[in-house]
Amino acid sequence: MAHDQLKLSNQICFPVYAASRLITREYQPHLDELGITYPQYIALMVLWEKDEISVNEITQKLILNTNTVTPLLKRMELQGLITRQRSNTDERKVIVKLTQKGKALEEKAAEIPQKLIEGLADSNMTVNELISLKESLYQIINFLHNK
Amino acid sequence: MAHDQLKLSNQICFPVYAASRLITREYQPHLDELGITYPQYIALMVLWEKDEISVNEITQKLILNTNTVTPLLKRMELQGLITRQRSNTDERKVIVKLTQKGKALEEKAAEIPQKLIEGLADSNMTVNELISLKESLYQIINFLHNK
DNA sequence: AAATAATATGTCGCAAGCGATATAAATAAA
DNA sequence: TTTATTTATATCGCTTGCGACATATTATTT
Repeated sequence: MAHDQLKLSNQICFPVYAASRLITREYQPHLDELGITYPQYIALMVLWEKDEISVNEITQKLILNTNTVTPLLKRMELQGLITRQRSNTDERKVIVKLTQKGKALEEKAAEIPQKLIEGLADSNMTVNELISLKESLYQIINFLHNK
Repeated sequence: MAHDQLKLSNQICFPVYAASRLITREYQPHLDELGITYPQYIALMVLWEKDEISVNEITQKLILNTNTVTPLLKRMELQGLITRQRSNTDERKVIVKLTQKGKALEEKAAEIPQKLIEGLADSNMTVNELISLKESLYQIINFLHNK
């Protein structure tokens, strides 16, 4: 190995990438009970926070492109979680709205964050470490997102 | 919004997930010059560190499953970056070996980490923050991976 | 008003990622 | 030495994620 900077352990990207997948795996059994995937879960979180928003607002919040979000929303529509309807005031926009089924999921989903934290309880991570971790990640996200 | 714990900003998973995608996007232009993707890049990093290893060793290092790694390696074989060959001593194993082309890429790739750090220079992240971030992530990774 | 640019959403093709499952070889147990 | 179990790799089907590109609507310019 001629280049130490190419060691996996010296990279910042790899631990972020690996942690992301491992944490998503932790969500999976809980999300399975709701019959949704992780991207569907965070899309629902956006809608639970503010209903009847455009596709574009969702892509902004999730930092995803329309070519990812549109098919995602279509699958959610097929599952009966949301409706998609062209805006009357601006025909370019599509307004996404929660159905009763989509709204009802919020109550069940509300228990998931607590379960996740319990799952991390034995990891020796302090609350302060987790807060600091989140702040560092948002610093990177905000910087790269507005670049 | 009846449940604050369901706010996107209160989650630990979302910033990890978003940061992972944004950082990978930063790599993309540099990796494009080498004609490889990010997962191919980290697979090569493993091989540059130790050549002629089994598929299983690669899945362990990358924390991925064989159903992800096998197709990844097949694409890399098609590109002439590696060879895949059944082990003589244990016919279950497939040994992955860098080709000259795969080895040659290391020199070009060696410049990428520096470029990435330069790209983050204006983010106001200190070196200590980055080190602390990496440590926290590995704490989560090690915990979840060995769970 | 006509032409141009910007905005919003969408399709297509491809590479990941992974659950479920299959197959073959090596190892352990009977 | 059969039989059962473990290990290693692979296939299939599905959802993501994204670059390249297409289409329609709105806003701006000429």
